[in-house]
Amino acid sequence: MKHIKRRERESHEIRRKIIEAARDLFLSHGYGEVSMRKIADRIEYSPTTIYHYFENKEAVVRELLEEGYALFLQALQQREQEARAEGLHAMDVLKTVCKSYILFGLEHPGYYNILFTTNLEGASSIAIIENDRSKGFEMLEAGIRKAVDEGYLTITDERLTAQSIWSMLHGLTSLLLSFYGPDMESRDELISFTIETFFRGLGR
Amino acid sequence: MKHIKRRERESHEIRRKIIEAARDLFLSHGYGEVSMRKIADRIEYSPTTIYHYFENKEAVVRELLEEGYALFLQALQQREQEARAEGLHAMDVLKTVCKSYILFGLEHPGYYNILFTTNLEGASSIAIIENDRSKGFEMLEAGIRKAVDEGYLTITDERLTAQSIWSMLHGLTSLLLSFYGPDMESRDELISFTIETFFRGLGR
Amino acid sequence: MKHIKRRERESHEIRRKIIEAARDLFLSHGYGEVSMRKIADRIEYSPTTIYHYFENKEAVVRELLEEGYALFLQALQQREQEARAEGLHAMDVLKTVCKSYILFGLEHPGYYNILFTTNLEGASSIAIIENDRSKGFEMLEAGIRKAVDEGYLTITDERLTAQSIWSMLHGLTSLLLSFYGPDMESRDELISFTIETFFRGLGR
Amino acid sequence: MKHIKRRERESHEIRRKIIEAARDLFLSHGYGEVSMRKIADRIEYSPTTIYHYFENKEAVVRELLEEGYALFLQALQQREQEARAEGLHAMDVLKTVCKSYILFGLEHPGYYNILFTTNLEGASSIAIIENDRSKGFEMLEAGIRKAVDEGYLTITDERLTAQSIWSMLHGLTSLLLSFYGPDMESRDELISFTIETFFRGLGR
DNA sequence: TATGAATGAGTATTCATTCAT
DNA sequence: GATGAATGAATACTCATTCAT
Repeated sequence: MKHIKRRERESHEIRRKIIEAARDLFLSHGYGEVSMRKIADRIEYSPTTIYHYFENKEAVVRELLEEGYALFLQALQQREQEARAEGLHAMDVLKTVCKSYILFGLEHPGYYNILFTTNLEGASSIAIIENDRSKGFEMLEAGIRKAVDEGYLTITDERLTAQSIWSMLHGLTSLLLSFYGPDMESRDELISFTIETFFRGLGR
Repeated sequence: MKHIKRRERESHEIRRKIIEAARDLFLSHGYGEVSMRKIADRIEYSPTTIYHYFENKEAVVRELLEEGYALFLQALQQREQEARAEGLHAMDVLKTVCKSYILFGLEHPGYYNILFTTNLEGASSIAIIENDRSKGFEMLEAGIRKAVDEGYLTITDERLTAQSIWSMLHGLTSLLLSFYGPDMESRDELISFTIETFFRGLGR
Repeated sequence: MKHIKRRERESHEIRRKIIEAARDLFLSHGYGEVSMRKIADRIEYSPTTIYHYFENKEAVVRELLEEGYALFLQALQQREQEARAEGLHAMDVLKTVCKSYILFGLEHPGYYNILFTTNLEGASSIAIIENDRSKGFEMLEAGIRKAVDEGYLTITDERLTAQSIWSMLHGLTSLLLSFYGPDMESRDELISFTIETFFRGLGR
Repeated sequence: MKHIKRRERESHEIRRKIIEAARDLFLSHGYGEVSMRKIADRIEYSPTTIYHYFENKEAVVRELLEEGYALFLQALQQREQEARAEGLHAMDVLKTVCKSYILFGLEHPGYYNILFTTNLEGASSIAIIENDRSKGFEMLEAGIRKAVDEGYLTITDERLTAQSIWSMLHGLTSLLLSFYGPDMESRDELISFTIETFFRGLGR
C-alpha cells in the first residue's frame, strides 16, 4: 500500500491518459457520469488497469483536481509575471490576472468545471486540496494590495474586495461556459466591459 | 398513463414530499446522483410509489424546475413591486431586484442550484423551460431600461449590461452558496459592496 | 368468490373491451408483453378496474382463448354448413373447411397466434381449454370420414390423415402470418396450390 | 466495450453455458420471458457476469440465432450430401432434405422455436440474420430445380412450390413440437405420410 | 362501479471494486 | 504491467396484485 502511494506520484504515460480522459468526461457530464469503465473505454484499457495507477475513483478525481489547480495557478502566475515584465503598473497587472482567470476557464472548461463548479460531495479526502483554491485567492489579494500600495486603488477591506472580484470573475466565466457557445462574438466585449465597469466602480 | 397525466397538476401531499426530497438531494448532489431510490428512501416510501405521481425521473426534475422558476420570478417581481410602491427611484428598484436575486439563492439553495448551476444534460424535454430563465433576464433588462430612461444610467448596450449584471449576481450567489456557511457574518457586507461597486462603475 | 365466478360469465361492455385490447396486444407481442397496465391504458381505465371483471391476468387470457376457440369453431362450422347447403360434395366441403381455417388465421391474426402459436407456459389452468382445440381437429376428422364414405378418398388411418392435413394448414397459415405482409399478391395462389397439391396426393 | 468486442467470437465455456441456458429457456418461453436474471440463475452465476461475455440481451439472442442457423444449415447440407453420396436420385435427395428439416426441429426444439416460431420483436439488429433463413429456403429451391431437371418433377413455379413445401415442413414440425411428447409412437409415420402425400400430389 | 394508493418482485443494465494470474 | 473473471449494489423503470374507499 505504501509503495502504491509512492508510485502514485510517479509520472507515467497511462496516468496522463487516465486523468485526461476523466477530465474530458467531466466536461460534458457530472461527477456521477464519470465512471471507471468509461475512462477505461476511452483510453482503450481494461477498467482493472486503472486500479494499477490509482487506488480508486476518488484518487483519480483528487489528482485531476491537483493538476487542475496547478495548471490554473501557473496560468495566473505566468500572465502576472509577463505583465510585470512588460512594465505595466499594478492596476493593469491586476486586470491582466483577472482576464487570465476568465481565459483559463474558457480554454480549459473541463478543468474549470471540476475546480469551481462541480460539487464533489462524494469525495471526502478532497477537502485537502481546498487550500489550493485559496492560493488563487491570495494572488488576487496580493495584486490588490500592490495596486493599493502604488496608489491606484483606495480600499478599506482587501479581503472583501478580493472576494467581490473573485465572484465577478466566477460569475462571468460560468455564464460564458454554460450559456454561450465557444464562438460567441460579443464574448470579449462582455469580459472587457464587466471588468472595466467593476474596476471603475472600485474607484481611483 | 392517461390517469396520471390527468391529475399531474393536482396538488397532493406526497407529490410535495417527492419534489422537496428531490430538491434537497439536488442541493448537495448532481443530476446523476439524485436517484429515484434515494428520493424514495428519504420520504420513506417504495420507489414504485413515485411512479404513481410522476411519469419518470425527468418529470420530477421538470416539475422541480417549473416550481423553482415560478418561485424565483415571483420573488423578484414581488420585491420589485414593493420597491416601486415604496417610491424608490428606478436605480434603487434595480438594486433591490439584484439583491432579491441573491437572496433567493441564499434562501433556496436547493432550487438555485438546479436552476442555475446543475448540468441537466440527461434531461431532454427540460429545455422548454429554458425560456423561464430568460424571463428573469428580461426583468433585469427592463429595470436597466427604466433606470436609463429616468436618467440614472447612461448606457449604450442594454443587453450587454444586463449580461454583465447577471454574471455578477450569479458569481456572488454561487460563491456564497459553495464556499461560505449560512452564517457567514460578512455576507451582507459582501453583497452590498459588490453591487454598489458595480453600479458605481456603471456610472451616473 | 362464487359470485365473482358467476358474474364472470355475464356479458359486459367493459369485459369486451378488455379482451379485445388483450387480443390486439397479443397480435404484435408475446404473452409477457401483454400487461394489465397496457390493457388498462388501451381501454382508458385504471388497471384496478380490470380486476373487477377478471380474477387475474390468467383469467383474461383464459377468456381470450375461449372466445378465440368459439370464433374459430364457429367460422369453420358456418363455412362447412354453407358448403353443404350449396350442395358441394364431401371432398369440396372438406377443402372449403381447410380454406376457412387459413382464412380465419389471416382475418384474426391476434386470435390465431394465441390459439395456435403462442406458448402459454405460465398459464396453468389453461390446459382445460386444450379440448377445444381437439374439437376443431374432430371437425377435420369428420369431414375426412365423410369424404371417405362418399368414395372421394381412400384412406387407411383417418387420425393420421387429419393430423397431416392440420399440420399443412397450420404451416401455411403461420408462414403467411409471419413472413408476408397482408397484401402479398401470390397469397391465394399459394393457398390453393398447397391445398390442391396435398389433396391430389391423398388420391382418389 | 472494445475488449469485449475483440473476443466476442472466442469460444469460452461460460459463453456456451449462457447460450445453452438461453436456448433452453426459449424452448418453453417467449422472448420477453427469457430474462438475463433467469439465465444467470440457471447457470448459477450473477447476472452481471453475463455482461462480461455479451454486450446485452440482444447479443445473446443474436448469437443464439447465428448458432442455430449454422447448425440448421449444416444439418440440412450434411444429409443432402450423404444422400447424394449414396447415389439417391434428385427426388429422394429432396425428400431426405425435407426429413432432415423436421428432424432438426425434433432434435433441437429450443433452436427450432427461436429460429422459426418465436417473435423476436424486441430485437432490432437481428433482422440481419434473416438472410440465413433464406439460405435454407434456397436449398429447398435448388433441390426442387434439380428434381425438375432430372425429370422427376413437372413444375411451373419453383418459388411457389418451395414455399408450399416449406410451409408443410414447418407445420409438421411445430405440430410435433407443441402437441406431442417426444415419445409419440406414430411420429415417424406422420412425417413419412405427410411428405409422401405431398410429393405424390406434386406429381410425376 | 371504479379508482387512488401502495408495494415486492422483477426487468435490463451499469457501477466500483477485488482477486488470481 | 495488464487483464479476465466475477460480483453486490445500484440505476430507471414495469409488473401483477391488494386494499380501502
